[in-house]
Amino acid sequence: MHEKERHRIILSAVQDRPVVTVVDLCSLTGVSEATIRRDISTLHMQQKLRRVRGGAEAMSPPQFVGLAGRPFAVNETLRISEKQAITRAAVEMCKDGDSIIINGGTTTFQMVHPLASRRLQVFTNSFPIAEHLLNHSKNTVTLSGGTIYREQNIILSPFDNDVTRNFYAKRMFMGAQGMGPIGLMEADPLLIQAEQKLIGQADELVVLVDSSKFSQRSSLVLCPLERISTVITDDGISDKTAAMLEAADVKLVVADSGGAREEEVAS
Amino acid sequence: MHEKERHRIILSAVQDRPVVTVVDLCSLTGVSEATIRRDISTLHMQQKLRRVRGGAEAMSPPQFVGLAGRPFAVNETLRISEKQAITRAAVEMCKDGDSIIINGGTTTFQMVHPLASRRLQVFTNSFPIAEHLLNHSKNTVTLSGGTIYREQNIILSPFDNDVTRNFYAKRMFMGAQGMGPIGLMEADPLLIQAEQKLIGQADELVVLVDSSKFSQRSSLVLCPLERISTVITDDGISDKTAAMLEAADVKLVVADSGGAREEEVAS
DNA sequence: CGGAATGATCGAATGTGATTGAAAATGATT
DNA sequence: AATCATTTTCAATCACATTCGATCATTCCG
Repeated sequence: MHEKERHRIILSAVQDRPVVTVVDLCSLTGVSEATIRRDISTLHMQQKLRRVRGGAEAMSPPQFVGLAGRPFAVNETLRISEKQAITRAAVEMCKDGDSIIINGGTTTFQMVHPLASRRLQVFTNSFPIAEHLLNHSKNTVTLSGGTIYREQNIILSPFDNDVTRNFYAKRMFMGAQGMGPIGLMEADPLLIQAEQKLIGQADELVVLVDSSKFSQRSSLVLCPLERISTVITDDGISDKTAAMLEAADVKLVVADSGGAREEEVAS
Repeated sequence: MHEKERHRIILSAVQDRPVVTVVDLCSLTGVSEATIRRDISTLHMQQKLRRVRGGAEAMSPPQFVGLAGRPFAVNETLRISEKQAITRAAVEMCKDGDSIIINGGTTTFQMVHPLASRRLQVFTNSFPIAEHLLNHSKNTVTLSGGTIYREQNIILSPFDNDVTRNFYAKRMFMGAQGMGPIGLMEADPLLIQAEQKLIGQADELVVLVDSSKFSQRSSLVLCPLERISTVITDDGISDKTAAMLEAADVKLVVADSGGAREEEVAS
């Protein structure tokens, strides 16, 4: 067995379990403990894993509250005041008792805060949104079934026959990676899949995008502009973009993020 | 048991209750008190938890999360050591990579702690179980779709066509309100409905009941004893009850909550 | 043949469990 | 309320087991 081959096996084993022991890796690869130790040393130096007594663990030992518990940790603080204004406007579109669908994402997640004092029927494919609404509000929460994808923080089922098809709402709210004349764009194929499933289960499609998203482009087109009922964004939107939306018969809502803010539109 | 695994389990356990005792953690991990104390010391130094006399508590002091976040708060502390022994035995039935179904309930919820250091495919209809596994373990979590019922803390869909039907597992684990010659009994119609849906999606049906449940009776019969593959209980079970189970061809596992360790029958 | 990788061995270092006496909490009595 | 006895928990220590790192012999392969 070659060194590279062992390294592959070791790294793969380390991913599957919180911690692998030297003995485990021995029986897995059929080499001696000394060799495994040397391999672990090497991989440790390469920052490919962390060496612990008795074996090795994956590089980013899932910080127990870090990523999973507080999802979107990195994205969450970006353009926070705009997102808050946008999501507040979004929630204000609804009245108590309404049925709405919230697609997972960093922007839509912000809706949980204005929703805290409301009582709606909320359907979502986002575990963090469900978690938050359940713990901090009295809204009725309905969840789509399926496997939880940690990275994207959404619940996705490979099957088409889940409860999603049995839920119909007045509005569906979603974010996006970017938006242009071609339509709504997303970067992650998995998110596309999740969104495709939900679109069509609501009368109106409401898209929440801060104004920076109008200059973002992405590889995957989710749907054309015409499919969108309403776009909620902040006051950073350009006249040209507004005209584009109007041409596609999209209702535009500009949420005032409070005070005057510096324009930060990248070229 | 490895240091890292123990730490994971300890941190997992410390989340559910305001405080975990050293003895609890002993029975949960199967190591000596001295080791637990050393672990708590280490984790305390790492600011992962706070050391208190008799055990440890979570870093973020019990917020007002109380009821909403920890729905089982009242039931959860009842017969805790028995439940821990039982759930530990239950998890030991599984090996990494197995597919299992965990039905919601206060007893089955305790499985999350021994599961913290494992890597399984877990299907559940319990939101708290999913929440905990997602935040404190590397298990793959699949959720049944539907509306979250706060009181029972389960996800239930009125439709029969959800993902549940697409998931098949080697074992299904469930608790119960009571157990007698007639069969397995439950008090809440909603729980019956949830359980009926899951039974049949697994090869073996494993029932987790502490010995007090054998004297409990309830109005709703979920299924006859013959349907059950295995019953895991504590050493408070009477000979008569054991004979009853044997007559119904149910495998009985008695988890020792006290001194002697359970024999490990490796494959 | 020669260099590199591997396996084996052994002393050192570290983790673990049990024991014991000190410290702290509990509760019972005055 | 204060004191004392009992129980529980803690920290220190020692013996034992596991793991590590270094060294050296062996094997593999060009």
